[in-house]
Amino acid sequence: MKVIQHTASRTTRGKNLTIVYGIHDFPVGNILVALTAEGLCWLGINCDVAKLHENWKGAELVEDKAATTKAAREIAKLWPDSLHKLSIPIVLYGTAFQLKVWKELLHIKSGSTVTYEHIARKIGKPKAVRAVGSAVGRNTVSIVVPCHRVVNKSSDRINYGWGPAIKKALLKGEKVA
DNA sequence: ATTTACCGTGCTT
DNA sequence: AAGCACGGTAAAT
Repeated sequence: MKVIQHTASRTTRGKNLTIVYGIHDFPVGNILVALTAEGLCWLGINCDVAKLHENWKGAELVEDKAATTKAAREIAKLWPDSLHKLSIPIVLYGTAFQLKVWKELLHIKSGSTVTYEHIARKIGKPKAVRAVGSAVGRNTVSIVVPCHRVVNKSSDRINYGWGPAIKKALLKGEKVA
């Protein structure tokens, strides 16, 4: 899977960018798939356009379901085990820290989970656990960048941007207890 | 059981 | 420019 990276903050990303999007079926709910000219830049679960707009301020949003169908179908077909084979590049816009965290997520194998602490250590900032939590939560390409595979060390709490139920459903689909 | 300290980011003062 | 709340965690009260 090809990964294209851009350094940007949440407030600057989307400038001079045209994004086409469409909403499609997926096993755990609807997904909103959004593409730039470069590739897949956003994947939201049960997500509406307002949310997309919030995260891509300044971008021109164009609904075009036909344009996103191919991507959506491929994602549904490859999930849960083979998303790394995705033929469409994923496009990440984030701060240097966020990009590090998100790339680290891509190394987690389907069916396994890691803790926030583990990621923090991997990127060389063992004390930035909490910051890692923020970064994981701001991932723009859920499912493909597997933010749902990051769990609390003492799994008594489950947090997830798209709702705890979705996180559980995703992990269940990937055969995690 | 509660508090405290640490990290980076975006929102509110 | 400064303060604050987070998708965390361990250690000291």
